[in-house]
Amino acid sequence: MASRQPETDELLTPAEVAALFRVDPKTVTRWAKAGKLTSIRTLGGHRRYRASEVRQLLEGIPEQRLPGDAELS
Amino acid sequence: MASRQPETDELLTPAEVAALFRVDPKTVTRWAKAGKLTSIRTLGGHRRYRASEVRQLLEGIPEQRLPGDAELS
DNA sequence: CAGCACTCGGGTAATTAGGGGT
DNA sequence: AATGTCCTAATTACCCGAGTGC
Repeated sequence: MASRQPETDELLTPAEVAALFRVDPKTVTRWAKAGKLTSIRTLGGHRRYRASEVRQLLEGIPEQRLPGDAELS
Repeated sequence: MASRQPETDELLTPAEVAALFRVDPKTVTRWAKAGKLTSIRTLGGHRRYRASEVRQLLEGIPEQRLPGDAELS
């Protein structure tokens, strides 16, 4: 259902996403290159990220097992 | 023919296109000057952009695929 | 006719992309 | 494998004053 909303879709700049995750903009770029983040490119090649997607990732999904999350103990 | 041209030519203002791409209206102007966007000029010199073209450019990146965004064929 | 928001044009900082190396 | 930092080139964002659109 909520696959996409081309019309009403807020986009974030790399710097915005980087600030939200407390990482370098370069890292956000790598996430996009790795396909972990959906990236919309401007006609000049700059990336824009979907605010809805970033928001969901920021919400935090404790149930989700992330790579590197080895179960110790 | 990919000429989907309804009689009602939906034209967007620079501010509209800029909002969709999350860029500055000036940037949209540069795209038009660079020939990346089709621009129609008003008699006063202001630019108007085709909504159909902008929409296509916005989601015309068949490159990434979200896990849950599977086409239900 | 007058007024306000937007766009135009040019010029200058700030971001971003890309590769390479720690 | 993943992140942060260095570099250069390209793209984008904000500054101004003047004209257009409604």
